[in-house]
Amino acid sequence: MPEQTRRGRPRGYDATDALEAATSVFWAKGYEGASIDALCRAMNMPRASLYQLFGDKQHLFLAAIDHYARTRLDPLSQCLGPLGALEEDLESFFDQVVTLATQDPSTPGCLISSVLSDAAGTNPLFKAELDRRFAALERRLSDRLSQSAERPGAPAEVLAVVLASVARGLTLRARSGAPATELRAVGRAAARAFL
Amino acid sequence: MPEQTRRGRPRGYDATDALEAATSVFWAKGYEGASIDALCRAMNMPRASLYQLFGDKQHLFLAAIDHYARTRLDPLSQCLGPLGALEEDLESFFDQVVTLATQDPSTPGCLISSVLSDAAGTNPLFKAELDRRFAALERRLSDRLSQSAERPGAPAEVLAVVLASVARGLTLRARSGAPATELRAVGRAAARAFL
DNA sequence: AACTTTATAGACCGATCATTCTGTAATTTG
DNA sequence: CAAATTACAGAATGATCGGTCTATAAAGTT
Repeated sequence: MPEQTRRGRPRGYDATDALEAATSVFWAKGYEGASIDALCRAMNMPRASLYQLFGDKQHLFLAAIDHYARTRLDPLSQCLGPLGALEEDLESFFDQVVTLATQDPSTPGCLISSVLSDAAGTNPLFKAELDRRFAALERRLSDRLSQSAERPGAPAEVLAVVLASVARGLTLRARSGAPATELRAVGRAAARAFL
Repeated sequence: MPEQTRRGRPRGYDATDALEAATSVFWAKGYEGASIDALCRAMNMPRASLYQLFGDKQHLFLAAIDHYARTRLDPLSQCLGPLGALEEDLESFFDQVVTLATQDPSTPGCLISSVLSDAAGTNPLFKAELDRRFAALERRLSDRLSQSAERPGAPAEVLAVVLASVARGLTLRARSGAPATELRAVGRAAARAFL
């Protein structure tokens, strides 16, 4: 449907840009470190509209996590294809993980693995969300492993968690400032050593 | 030297217990989430003494990180021996990683991989500290790999980062609430898969 | 033009933040 | 005892926090 005619004063912000901006602020500053003021400024959105749209900071954060998953993780998941041999797909997957975690110096690492993981310490809602996001990637990896003829020693579900752990470890290392080229070599080595 | 005679009013707190308590608070609540009030209460230390001893919150956090490394990571590093075959040592290393990350439900995961990693987003001092701590583990793993007769495909320095990434990934998964038994199986699979 | 709807800017709220300061208690030294 | 030293409890500080509220502006509807 092509946008019903809207009454009232027109929005001064863009809803999609706003979520993208919020994602960046949380990604760079962490959940507690991102103040509502800073978020409003980056989102080009007045406080009242922010609360109207998202309810509170918690739910804005969850919306940002969802936006991040849709725009960053879904494409990454598609690298797993299957497009080529398992090893090739894993290499391109790790390669994209490194790209995601290093491409913007102001948002190093992974929003989920660093920021949500920290916030999960106190907030049960965030802890459950972290678990869901982690499980989703592992399910995807397990599926890909199962589709492959190659049969490593351990069950696919276990190996999937190994690979997911490597991916998350790479993003942590990126947050500490490790250069992309080094991390790419690590990703390649993991894909090869693993099979 | 056996403690010079001290003038002045005696301390009402214990210096070692205090750092241990601070570590727990940061570990559970994150850097921003840990208020000075909460820290003082847990450390059984008055504000004035805390500032006298550590200067400010930043440096208290760094002191807690150091305490954590000495009490948690050094013993973990010793699992790498060499005590047995490389695969056996790696298995016991991952096993201890999982134990560390799951043993206390109030402090899930790893202080460095979750809390320091989040805080590294804004604070350059913390980012450098994160890099140092990560590099130290990788150096230790690389040394252990070099001491082994087994020669995997990739260079020891690269493979060391793969293994360190797995370890960190395991602690992240623990923070999301994954049960220890599952993670132990993942650690065993990783030790076998990468050799 | 009058009414309804939506979004705006920005003041306001109480709570909490990290940090500093003040005055006092408890100890050793001389 | 007096002086020096160290640590204490807790008030005070100014800033900032997340969240709410009020008054107004800008649009469609009738």
